[in-house]
Amino acid sequence: MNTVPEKPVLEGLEATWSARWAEQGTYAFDRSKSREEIFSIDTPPPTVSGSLHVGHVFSYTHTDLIARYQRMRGKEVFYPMGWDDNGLPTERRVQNFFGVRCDPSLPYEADYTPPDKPDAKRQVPVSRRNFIELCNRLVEEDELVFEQLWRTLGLSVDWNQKYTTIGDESQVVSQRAFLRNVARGEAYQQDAPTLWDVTYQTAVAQAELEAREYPGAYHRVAFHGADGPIHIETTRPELIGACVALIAHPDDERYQPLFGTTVRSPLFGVEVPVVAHASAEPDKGSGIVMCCTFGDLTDVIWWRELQLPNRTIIGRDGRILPDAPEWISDEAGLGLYAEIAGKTTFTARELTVAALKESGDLDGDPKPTQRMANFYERGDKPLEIVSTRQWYIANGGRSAELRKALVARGDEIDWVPTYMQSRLTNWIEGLNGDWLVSRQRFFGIPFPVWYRLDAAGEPDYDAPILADEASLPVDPASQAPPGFEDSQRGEPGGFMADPDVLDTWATSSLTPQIVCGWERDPELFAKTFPMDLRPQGHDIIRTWLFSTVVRSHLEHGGIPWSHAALSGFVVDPDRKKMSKSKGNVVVPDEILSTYGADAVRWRAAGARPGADSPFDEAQMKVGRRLAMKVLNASKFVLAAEEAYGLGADAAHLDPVRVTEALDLAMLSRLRLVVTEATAAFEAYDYATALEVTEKFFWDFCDDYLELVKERARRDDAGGASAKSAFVLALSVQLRLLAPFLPYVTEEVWSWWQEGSIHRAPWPDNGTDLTTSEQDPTLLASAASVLADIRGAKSVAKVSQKTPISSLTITATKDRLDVLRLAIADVVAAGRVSVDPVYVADSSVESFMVQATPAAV
RNA sequence: GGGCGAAUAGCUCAGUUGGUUAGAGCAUCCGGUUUACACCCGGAAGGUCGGGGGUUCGAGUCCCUCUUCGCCCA
Repeated sequence: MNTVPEKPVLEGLEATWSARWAEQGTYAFDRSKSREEIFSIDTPPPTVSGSLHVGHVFSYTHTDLIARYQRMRGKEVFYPMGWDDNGLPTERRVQNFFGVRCDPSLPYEADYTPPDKPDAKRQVPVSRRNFIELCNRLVEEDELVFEQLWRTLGLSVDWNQKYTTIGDESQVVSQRAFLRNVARGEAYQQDAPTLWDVTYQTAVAQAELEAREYPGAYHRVAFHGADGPIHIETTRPELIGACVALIAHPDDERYQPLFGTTVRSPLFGVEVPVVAHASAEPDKGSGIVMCCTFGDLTDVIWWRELQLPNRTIIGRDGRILPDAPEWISDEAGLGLYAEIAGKTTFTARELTVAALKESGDLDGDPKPTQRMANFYERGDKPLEIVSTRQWYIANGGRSAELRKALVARGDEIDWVPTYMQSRLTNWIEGLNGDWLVSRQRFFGIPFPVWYRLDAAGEPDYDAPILADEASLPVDPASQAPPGFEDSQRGEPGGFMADPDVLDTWATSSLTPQIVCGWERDPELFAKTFPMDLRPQGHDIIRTWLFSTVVRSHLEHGGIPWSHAALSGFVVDPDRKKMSKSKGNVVVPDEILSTYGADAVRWRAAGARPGADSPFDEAQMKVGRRLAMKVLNASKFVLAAEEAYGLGADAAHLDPVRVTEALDLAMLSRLRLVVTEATAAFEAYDYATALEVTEKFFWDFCDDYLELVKERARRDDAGGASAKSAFVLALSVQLRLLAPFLPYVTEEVWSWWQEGSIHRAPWPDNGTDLTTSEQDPTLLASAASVLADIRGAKSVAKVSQKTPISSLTITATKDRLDVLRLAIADVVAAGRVSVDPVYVADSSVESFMVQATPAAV
């Protein structure tokens, strides 16, 4: 006990204490506690294939602040950490890192070693299983780096509760939840127009869309009617061969005579009907448009609502299909089709435009335009729409009733900040299709599904063979379905695996079920689910938050967590979101080693929930200064016997010894701080909790300690009062600061207390501060008079040591009466060598002080 | 075009239910080195609270409108 270092430093605290916490299991979850005693957190699993930037550091700190507060409040905190290693980001990283690509047609090589000198441009094809092994290898390395960073930052997660989104448990949960969705009719497969990324060759869900400006040109093209040409305007003339109708607004008088008739398409000579639909815009272009299968999402709506035929000419590789479709019979049309077959849409467009010019069907020159096109958020070519068979999960996109139910679930959740709820409501109400969950990728969780092959070797999609829940996790690509031998794979009369993997969100949406042990550990599940808190970024409300609500609603008929806390972004000084592609990312390692984890956490805590916060390195210094101040002030308060007669003597913690008015007033004010900080934390407002605590702490150091310094040296009742007030106040303040500055507070705690401060109880006025009440403004009054005395010396440009030879204090009588209770401390701290003169004046605000420094 | 949010000191932000002279930190300038701390302390300067209109005895705060910025969605 009482081992206060001579010169305390911040360096090395992270290494020392994070190791100690791991060793002692400081944050280990005790599952013997009851549901009421447990606070469970649904941590976002960061994408390990990316890199962490300060934005992550900030938002994970926000969660940790709440976790530490709840723990000190006596809750047993269930705080797992996951890694999102599943999905396309990992595939891309593996391709670049090892210089390989997945070719599912290749056989597995047992002792495969990737190229020595990876060349991302010339990727070596490897089997699917080899590819997945490489994925697993790389994510393991990445995950260690991430864990180290989180440990340094001081996240109080229980590292025994670790999960990965590609791990077995995640596979079991994802597959089981999917099978149950199928059983209840919530998951189904459908052959339907699907948004398709031609680069990645995969289907893309609505939530993954990103609308971007894309250059194009309007082409004014003539269709041939009985009474002359009908001009339409299109940005995609290469789709003329896929045209199924011309569409105009029902009230458009120009085209009303044509409704019900047919016109002939240019170049291909296909007869297409002219039909009316209310969503055609009369004042856009010529007011009549061609509907193709499929140029954009509007085409899909028209195709569906007007029951038009499907005339697809674009394949999944984004190229024109090789064989001429049966609806083209015109000789010249077949000739042109032969020319564009197999070409990219870009080339096909050029060829088509040339042909239109030649035939005279192009009116004028194409007019350049910027149009909004849908992109896969990770892709760089506009999405095509192709007809494919995909799995879907109901999410309300096709059911107003389900939408209503999901919006109502949003109401059951407490949102921090509250206005974020409208983002969820908005998203749900704007849904226009169910959730597409199949992806044509490799590193993901496979569908636990096979299909029978008929005598001709054709799959029977209508009667999928589903895996038994007991057999999960299952990899249909390497395991045969029940009742089949693996030799029957791909054989007529045999079976084939569903080749797809589940959307990464189809796993992430189940993080509560994964961590809480759904069906695996019913006791744990009962104690942790529904969870207490989902912390996450506001940018993924439509994806992660929404899909988690969907799964929980479908599976459990309830909400997945009672609170959702949304963190803002850290933006660069120009208020732009940090992103790798913009090159404005700030890497956390350097910041952490330069300023220390406590300083970085302090800065993170200053960003209020939901609010974006610009990154400013200068702010870190302030946090570091606070951490340093905690060390020094604590050292002073706990100083060695010989210096101040203080020590870590437990007797000093006895509130009865506090008798002096100023000490009582300081503690009274501290009681207000405890009340405010606690209320703020209860409302998840860590920023306010820090603000009030920090403000008090600086006043405590700069005013209170300065005022009492002299008296504390004395060996009488006044000295004892000060010493006891010191340690009482320090104990409470360290605990108030512990969530923010876990390292420095733990360090100081270890000088004079047993056990970890992070398992110490949150301050409570009823048990920690039982001293009698004193007007809490006394501290501020005494401080303000002292400040005026110092100011007088500062103005006179004399040393603060200079005695004051004349002091007159003017204030209302009431204020003077209060001030007099602590005047001895003021006089001592201000080096006043005379008795102060008091002037009662009811018209004076606050205090008017006239102080004259003695002539030097 | 729709939804949500933001606009207060050079910068980052507080500012409860309208109520004296709008606050803090950083940066700047001036002064101080008293044995916890120079990774320190004190002081000063710095604002027509985005513009306009309205309600009110009184508006940074409430209402209307406009402008600019951010995020999400069309």
